[in-house]
Amino acid sequence: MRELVYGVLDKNRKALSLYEIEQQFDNVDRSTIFRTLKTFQDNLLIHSVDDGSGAVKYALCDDDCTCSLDDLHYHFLCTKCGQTHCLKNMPIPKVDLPEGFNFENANFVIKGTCPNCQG
Amino acid sequence: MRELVYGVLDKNRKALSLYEIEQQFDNVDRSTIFRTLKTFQDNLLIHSVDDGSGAVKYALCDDDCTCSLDDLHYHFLCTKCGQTHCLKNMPIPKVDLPEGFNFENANFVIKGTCPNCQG
DNA sequence: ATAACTTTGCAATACTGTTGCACGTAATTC
DNA sequence: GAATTACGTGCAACAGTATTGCAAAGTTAT
Repeated sequence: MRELVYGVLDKNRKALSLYEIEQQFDNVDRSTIFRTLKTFQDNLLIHSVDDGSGAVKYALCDDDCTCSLDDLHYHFLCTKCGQTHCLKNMPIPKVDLPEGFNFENANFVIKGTCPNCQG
Repeated sequence: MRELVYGVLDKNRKALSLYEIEQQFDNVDRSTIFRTLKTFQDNLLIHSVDDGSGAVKYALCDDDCTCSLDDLHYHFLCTKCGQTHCLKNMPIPKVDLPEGFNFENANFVIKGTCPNCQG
């Protein structure tokens, strides 16, 4: 099961929701996939993004991903097709927080239309 | 009711969830507050933030807030106390998206510890 | 083969958000 | 002033996602 779920994430190359992953199987229970994803997260294989679509989405980490600390790249949610893309080659800039605030993690989501949905 | 809800938001000076607002009243129904907040949003009095905590939070807009288009300031979610602060004096930087991506909106949430929870 | 452990599926539950409906109050019309 | 309309509220129900308890099925070790 883990191999299958990993395969789906690897094949799609974008962030998928629990429901979307479930759709790619015929007879696998939500909870099974949920626990599989949780295992992956615990072992830092994937990171999760809350893109504000109402469902958390999951995507594979790169080898050098530091998402245990933070998931420091932008994500892009297309408002037309609902797909979430990882903009991995766009590191987020350093943020100068006001005095007293301590940076741990960040979740930067940009919304708009993706290349597939232009025109 | 609207005055009361507005008062709560004004008094707290941070983003509150529907549930948190409900807690500040004795016998007011969730749906009433929900609809009040919706009215506020329609009239651009408040903006909403999804900080990934599982609950959308609401905060008053400034007079010059352009949150009809986007809510372009950082938000800070404290991982200890769970409070969400608006970092209104920190506008988000312009982002150079890859070819084909079209910017409409952004939601930048930083997580960490807030001044109240240091040490 | 038996025991211990893991994985899976089903069902139920939690939590947030949302809507339908009925009641009551306030404003408007005649 | 009575009838009508509009509006706000509370209750209850429902939707969607996330999560957990439990038992059956499968796997591994002894």
